[in-house]
Amino acid sequence: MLRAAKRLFASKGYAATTVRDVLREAGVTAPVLYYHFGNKEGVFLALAREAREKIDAAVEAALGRGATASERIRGYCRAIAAVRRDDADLVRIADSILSGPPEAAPRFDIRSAIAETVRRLETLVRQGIESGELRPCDARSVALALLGAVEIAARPVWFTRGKRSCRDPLDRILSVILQGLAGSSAPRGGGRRRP
Amino acid sequence: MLRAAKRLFASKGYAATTVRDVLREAGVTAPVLYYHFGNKEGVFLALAREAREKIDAAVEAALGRGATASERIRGYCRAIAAVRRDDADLVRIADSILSGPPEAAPRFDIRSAIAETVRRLETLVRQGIESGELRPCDARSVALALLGAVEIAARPVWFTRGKRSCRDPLDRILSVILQGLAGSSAPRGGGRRRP
DNA sequence: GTCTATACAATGATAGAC
DNA sequence: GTCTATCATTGTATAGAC
Repeated sequence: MLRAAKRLFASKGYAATTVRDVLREAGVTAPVLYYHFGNKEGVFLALAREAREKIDAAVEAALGRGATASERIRGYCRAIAAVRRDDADLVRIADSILSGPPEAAPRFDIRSAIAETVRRLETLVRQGIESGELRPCDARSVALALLGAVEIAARPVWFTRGKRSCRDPLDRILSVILQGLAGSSAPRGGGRRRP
Repeated sequence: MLRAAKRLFASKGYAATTVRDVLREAGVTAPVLYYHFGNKEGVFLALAREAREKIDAAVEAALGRGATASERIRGYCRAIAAVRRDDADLVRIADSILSGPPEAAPRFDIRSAIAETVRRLETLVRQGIESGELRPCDARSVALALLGAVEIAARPVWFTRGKRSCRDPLDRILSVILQGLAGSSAPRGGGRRRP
């Protein structure tokens, strides 16, 4: 039942999805839904909670892996991107809360989850600076730039140019940002860095 | 009448906004709306078209100003950000088409407008590389990173930490990206560059 | 072009039996 | 816990007079 609601909310949005849609897709009757979730909003909130937990878990698991700061940052960003890819429906629902119209869906605090993500990215950057791997810079702005990279890479829209992408677009965007932050001793060529 | 619809679509989303809402907010009666726009979708499309034209115009006007490539890029990004700030409702509607659920709103091709923006950013970066101001790099990925910066900076969410932001968040994120791309002769300190 | 009045389908939600 | 049947409301859209 939740699976049906997830698919529908993701593809049509909360407001445009009717309770009847969910019922038909799930093959249950109205009282079942209302008994378990109270109302339409209850179904949505259950889903939003699930989304938040799933993302938190996936991202938590990706923390602290990788030798260098750059690799840890890359790994973290990849983890976020992977969640977006693997559970696109759930993420779409999360997005509709975050960037969608304020009243399009019931209120749910997903912003704090993202704020936490930014804070962690910031920490990773700061550690890179302290270890000398990255040059001194505004860690918070770097974190936001990285988040922007993930955000943009998550949209399949830009990458339908036909063509082959020899590398993952996210990786390439991250390279752009991270190369610019490399410490003074790092190579500065335009291509991919090979340690 | 369009103003009323704009505000409502922006705050509640397309699906959640009823024709009655629009009528009440605009102080007109139903036949007026149906006479001029055919139906609810017609109102939305009129609004979407207006958004696209407005953004195109504002962004076009910002092209080719500024002495250095970095400044031209900054100016361009600022222009996009300015549109987002000054006509937040319209942009929110555009966003709901772009990143929102596929069927949440009537289809309207706004992606080509953004693709055009990316292409222009790419060109600016490429020119910077050719003039030697920027070091060789993957221009398209840089353009996407810049777009991500604008995207992130447009969300007032992250910047409610109380505190004063001594500089515009967008500017700071752009600095992070652009400093990393500076040619070999550029200064590499962490703070703001002062030419 | 705009009004009053309304048709008529779809909506979220519930009552009461089992 | 789940069913059938249904309610009250709200939804989009229109007819026909002015």
